Amino acid sequence: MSIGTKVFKPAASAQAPDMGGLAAILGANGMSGHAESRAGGRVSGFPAAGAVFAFERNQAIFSDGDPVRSFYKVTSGSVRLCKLFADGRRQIAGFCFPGEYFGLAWQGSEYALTAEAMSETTVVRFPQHCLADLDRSSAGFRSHLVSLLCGELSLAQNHLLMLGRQTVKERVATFLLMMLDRRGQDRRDSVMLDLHMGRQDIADYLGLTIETVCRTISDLKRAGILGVPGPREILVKNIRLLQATANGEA
Amino acid sequence: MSIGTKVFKPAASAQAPDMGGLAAILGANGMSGHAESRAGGRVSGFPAAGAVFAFERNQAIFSDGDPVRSFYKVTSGSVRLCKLFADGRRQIAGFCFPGEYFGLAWQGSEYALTAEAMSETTVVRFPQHCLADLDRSSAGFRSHLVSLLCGELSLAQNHLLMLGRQTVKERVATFLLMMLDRRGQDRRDSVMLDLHMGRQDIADYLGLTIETVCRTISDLKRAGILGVPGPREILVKNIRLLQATANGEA
DNA sequence: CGGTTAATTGAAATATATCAACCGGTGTGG
DNA sequence: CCACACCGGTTGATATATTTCAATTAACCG
Repeated sequence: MSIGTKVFKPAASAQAPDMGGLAAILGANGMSGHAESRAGGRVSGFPAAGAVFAFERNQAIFSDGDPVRSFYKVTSGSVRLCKLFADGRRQIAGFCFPGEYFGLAWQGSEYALTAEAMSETTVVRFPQHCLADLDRSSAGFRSHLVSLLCGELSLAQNHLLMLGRQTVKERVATFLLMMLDRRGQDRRDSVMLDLHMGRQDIADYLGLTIETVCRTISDLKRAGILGVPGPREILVKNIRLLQATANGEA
Repeated sequence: MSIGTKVFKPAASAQAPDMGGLAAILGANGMSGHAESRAGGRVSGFPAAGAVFAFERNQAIFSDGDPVRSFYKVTSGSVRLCKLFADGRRQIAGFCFPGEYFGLAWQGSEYALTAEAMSETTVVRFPQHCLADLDRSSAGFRSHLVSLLCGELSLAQNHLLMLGRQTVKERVATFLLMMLDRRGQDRRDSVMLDLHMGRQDIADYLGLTIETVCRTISDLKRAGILGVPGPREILVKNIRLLQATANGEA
């Protein structure tokens, strides 16, 4: 159903430490990520250093069941957070793009999700104790973290509704609009959207097959709603119709 | 696709205040509920009083979009947390049973989910400021809350996997096992499971139709895995096979 | 410019939804 | 106490959406 992830060695190359990246951990913009997950924006600064690591496309950053020792920030590239079945079935719970954090799965001692690079990706890794320290010391920190988690949860609930009750057209249109918003792009016509991911990733996020995603995008293209200049790019030609499609008015 | 919820007036009858119910808010057992949501177990006590309210079957306790003013504890009956489309489609994100809390959607100012009684239900309502107060004063409180939210999130992610990538049989079997665990019931044969909900609620949790749920339960019955003594009861006759079914080994 | 990978399209198979009838308990009124 | 109506659950037949399998085309890379 889905492509087995090639598991490369985490032969990531350590680089110069990244100072102050954590300053932004409390984005609290409620827009992004996943619990186990991402967080954009910036908030109360705090001192921290992390090592830079590089990952190749499809390389695992951490896996479901690994002990939690660190959390991460994407500096370039993109990351998917997913669950895998032994037989290869895969469900993507969310994506992380540059500036976003992931791996905040600290409640337990093990990650509950797998994080994989979707393209050549660099991340900054922070030791878990940074979070714990901050949690103890900063007054506003934890409440930011809480609202962040609430935001994640809300996103997950919308994703549930999508997988459980939306049609294929609604899902694909909703996905595209979501990606537009994520980039902070205007909801105008003729906006170019870089997906930064292949069809399989879209399919695994939407709970569909790659062929169904293709066909649906082609349908939208034929309807004049989209253009597809390249495999990972979408030109939004009629956002009004795209929104109508997302709302089942098509 | 799903039954429109009859919206009764919240003509709930206020009763004697419930003291100390909040003592248990930090169950932190990580087993239950939904962010917007439930929390069982018990932890650091703290003083709080709430009024008791009663709701009839299918009556809304709060709705998606309502301003957040309170959170709740189920004292009897059961509650579903769901998202609704204008056309009647419904996705249930989770259930709450006696002892569990819900409505902890405090990050925003509006509920992101609708809470409805699934049967005659009584709840204790606490003003939102109780949470805020606790959050400020209690050292361990917020961290409990955080781990609770992480647990909710993890549950939601498993639910995503279920809706996106599991077959119907896997979903139904997984659901039944989940309900067993929820009751703290042993995973033994010949355990009687009270569902406390109708087929439509199961269907809306699993992203299926009521007929498909029926047929699948009948299949499991025919396979000797279950007995169905009453519409809302399941007799688990062969838990081993039920687990195998949940894991796709059938 | 070949060779490899990803994307697209087509045709057939299949799972699930839809539509419709039937069943069984429960409660009410005669 | 029985008859009937009501509601939820079950089953059957058919329609349909989506997957699966297979082939083709397009993009990417050395």
